[in-house]
Amino acid sequence: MGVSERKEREKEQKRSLMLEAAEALILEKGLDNLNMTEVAERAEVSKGSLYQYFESKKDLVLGICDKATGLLTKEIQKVLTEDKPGIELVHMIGATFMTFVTQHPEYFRAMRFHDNIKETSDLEGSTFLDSCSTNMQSSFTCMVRAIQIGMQDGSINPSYDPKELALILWATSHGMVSMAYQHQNTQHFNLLSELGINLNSLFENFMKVIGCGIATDKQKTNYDSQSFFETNGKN
Amino acid sequence: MGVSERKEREKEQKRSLMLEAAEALILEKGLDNLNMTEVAERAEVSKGSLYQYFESKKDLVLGICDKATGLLTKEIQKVLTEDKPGIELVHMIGATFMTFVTQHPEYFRAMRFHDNIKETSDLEGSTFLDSCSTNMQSSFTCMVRAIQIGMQDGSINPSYDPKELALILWATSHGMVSMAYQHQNTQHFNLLSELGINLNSLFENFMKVIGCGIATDKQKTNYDSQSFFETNGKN
DNA sequence: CCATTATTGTGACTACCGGTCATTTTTTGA
DNA sequence: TCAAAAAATGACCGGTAGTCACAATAATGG
Repeated sequence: MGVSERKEREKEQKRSLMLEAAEALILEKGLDNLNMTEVAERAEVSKGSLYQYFESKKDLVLGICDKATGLLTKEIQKVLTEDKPGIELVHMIGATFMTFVTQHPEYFRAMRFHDNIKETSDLEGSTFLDSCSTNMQSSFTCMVRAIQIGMQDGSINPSYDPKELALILWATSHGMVSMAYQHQNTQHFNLLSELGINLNSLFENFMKVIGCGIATDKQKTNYDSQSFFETNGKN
Repeated sequence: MGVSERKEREKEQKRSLMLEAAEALILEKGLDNLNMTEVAERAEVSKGSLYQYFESKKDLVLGICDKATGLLTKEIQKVLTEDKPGIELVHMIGATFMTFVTQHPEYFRAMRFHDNIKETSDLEGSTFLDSCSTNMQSSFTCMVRAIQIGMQDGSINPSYDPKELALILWATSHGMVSMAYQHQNTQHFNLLSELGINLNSLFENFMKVIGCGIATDKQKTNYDSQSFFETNGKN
């Protein structure tokens, strides 16, 4: 009899509902103002019930982060299936990351929270922590792969260590994405608009700098990187 | 009569003492576990007294951030006084940022907190908020200046918009610094050590990629960027 | 030097939130 | 139909940010 299977499924559904409630609240009021009682209300369950599905508030946010990194990783992995020169793949991975964050700020918030947790906390076990790490690791591996492809097909300068380069691209992309996030979600983050710069142009120039820095000579002028924002008209 | 001046001075001193107490506690137990009662105890004042010097916990951390950004800005401004090619100055600014964060993790924590605040909060006035923004703005301006110098002296490719390029360098540096911070301050941030990469090499390669991306052709091979870590032997 | 007033310091107290648990309600299997 | 298991509930607890009535101290003026 499939009772336990059904229960498992239902449990997962409810968990998912709670996550959605939390996501909505984060979107509305910010991660800092997230309140477990409110999450419970929004999800139409009691507080106690909420705590049967998540060990703690941390765990809840980590649950969102798990979902987020899972989605992001899937999208990045999809990029790798394309038959393009490596340097193009690197560009696409960056653009994927960028689009993901601008479209799902609440997910990015959860991802930053995850970083925070690992820094401060005593790391009392959360099921989600490991899963998050695995997801991130996968994304990173994709970046390494893209670089290796690029070195093989002659579009990326092979004098770098692929993993080290991947780390640099990861970190710098993170910085760019983080700025884009602030631009969109922070009051009084005037920098971009003050300077009359738009995100699209900024990102493309970022890729140009990086591209120029990692390309082989023969490739150097070749990536005129079309706008990744052309489909979603953000400011 | 210099009574009010003396009082002002004393007040500033006490405020400074409280800030130091808070910094120490952040260093010991992390920003998330910072506790106003403890800060008061550590500073040997009562809670009420603490709240006469800082409107709120946020305000206190913003006070640290103000101090931090002030120090960082001063160091970056000092770089600009050196008589070096622009691209070298850019490198030095990056290195200054890096060193600052590795040596003062608690300050970096406060700076990230500042970013957070601006994102979520209702921005109930804190004296420090404006000052922080001004400091950051100054640092950013230094980066723009370094780039302009580089474009003038022919070490940086003048086809970029200086401000846009500064923004890119700012954001990417932030990403790199953030990774360095995590490497030093996060349990289970295994990435670097797992890959057998050290911070020094990573940063220099970052500067190499960037340098290669923004240099003029004649400059391209020229910056063999000596190690910025050579004075402080971190892992 | 004292009396009055202004300033600064104090810690008990409140409000709020994360997390718990004894109890109730629902589901399960016979 | 019923007893046992599982899930849901919300009153409750502990801890912490922030307040406030009062106490101590310092400045002022005669």
